[in-house]
Amino acid sequence: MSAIRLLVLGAVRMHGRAHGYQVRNDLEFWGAHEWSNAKPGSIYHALKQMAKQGLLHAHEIAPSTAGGPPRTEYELTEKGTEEYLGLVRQYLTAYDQRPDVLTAALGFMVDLDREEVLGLLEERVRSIEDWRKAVTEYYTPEEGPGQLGHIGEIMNFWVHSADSGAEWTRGLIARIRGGAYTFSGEGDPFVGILAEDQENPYATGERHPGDSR
Amino acid sequence: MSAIRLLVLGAVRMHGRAHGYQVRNDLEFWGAHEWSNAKPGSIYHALKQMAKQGLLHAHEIAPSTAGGPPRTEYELTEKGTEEYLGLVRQYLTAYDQRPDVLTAALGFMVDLDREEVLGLLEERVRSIEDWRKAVTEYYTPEEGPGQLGHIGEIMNFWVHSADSGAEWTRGLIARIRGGAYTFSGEGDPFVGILAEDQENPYATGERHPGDSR
DNA sequence: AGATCTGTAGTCAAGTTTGACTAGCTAGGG
DNA sequence: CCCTAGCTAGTCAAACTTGACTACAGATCT
Repeated sequence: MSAIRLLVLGAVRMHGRAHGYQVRNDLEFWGAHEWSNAKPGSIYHALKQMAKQGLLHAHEIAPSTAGGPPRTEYELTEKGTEEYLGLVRQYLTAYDQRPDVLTAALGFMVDLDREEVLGLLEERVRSIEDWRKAVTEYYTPEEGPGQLGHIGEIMNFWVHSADSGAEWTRGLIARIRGGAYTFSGEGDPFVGILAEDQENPYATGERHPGDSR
Repeated sequence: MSAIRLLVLGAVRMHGRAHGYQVRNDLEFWGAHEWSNAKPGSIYHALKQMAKQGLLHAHEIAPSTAGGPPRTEYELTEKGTEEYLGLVRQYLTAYDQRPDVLTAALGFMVDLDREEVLGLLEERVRSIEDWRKAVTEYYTPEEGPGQLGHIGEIMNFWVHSADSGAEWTRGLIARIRGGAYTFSGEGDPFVGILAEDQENPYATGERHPGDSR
């Protein structure tokens, strides 16, 4: 799976109610277009699909306040909220080797509570270790290693990635255990969406409107 | 882009001429179903698509020697060979953050020559450093860091991944510079495909025929 | 001898992703 | 007053991916 569904659910949920263009702007604000497949087509598709599956409720809205075609506002259903939390849990835990998946989950981890997150991350470390073991076993022929030639570099690369990922996860666990950040039920949450008329303070000068320029 | 086209081109090229099922078996032998999207549908799709685009030449072949529907054998065209080498170069160089892409390129790097590979990998290190810089700049607000809350962990994760990837690449450069492996024009190449009637020595006990069980 | 299992080879519908394109409105220049 | 650039909001076709399914032949079981 990709990160897009979680990103979209998370963005809509922060607003309570949002239309596609708002979601698109949040994801850009988060830099998600740089590290995930957050492109207009994918975003609008995810919204429609999840509405069809009952994760989002779609409100048809009049011609829009400022230009453009009529827009639709979405809102999480109860099922959508469950799905959202489930995805956060799953993406924190599973070693997916696609970094966008973990990244999205990191952004939303504070919607769970501290102890649960710690548990999930420890589980993550275990699945990374399992993966590492599977890789070394698969690429170690009975005739002993060294028969592999440059193919051994593939194993080397995966092992290195796994070790690096595990190490990073352990660091995160330590920071969270040390009291960093504000998790669910611990007071004022961190807010990471753009208000109705706020400018993206991280504007890069890249523009998307009109696209092809 | 995904790694599938390169994997398929590489497999066909090693055989000289191959049908879909052979490619499918090679990719399984390589473990590619574990770290990339090498599934039957994707493989057959890639073959057909690349045939349509003139990268592969399709020979229609009689009802097959042992069971199953009539099969088609493919062979790289000149354009296909160019594309193949181009993809190897591109995937060695670009920091794509999708590990399957680099993995595929590692498997085929020995089709280039040593000096070229060293150049490409050095370029790779540079692009990782560029990415790292872009990430830190994007996630550092003017009000100073610390305003980021748990979002800072996203930056932390990306920076850690970039550093780890760069370090690994430097290690590879050193090994190659030190004379490891046999590159293009240096004598007997390493062979990594299954002969017509050879069993997969890495058999995992997982089976795919008949699929759904 | 018939039934079932296994292996070979591949198809197909449904869902996703991509990149380019559309269309309404407004602000500002000439 | 018209024109165009830019913003808001989204659509669409083509390509790609996924997971389940099909069809045939030989081997094995009963």
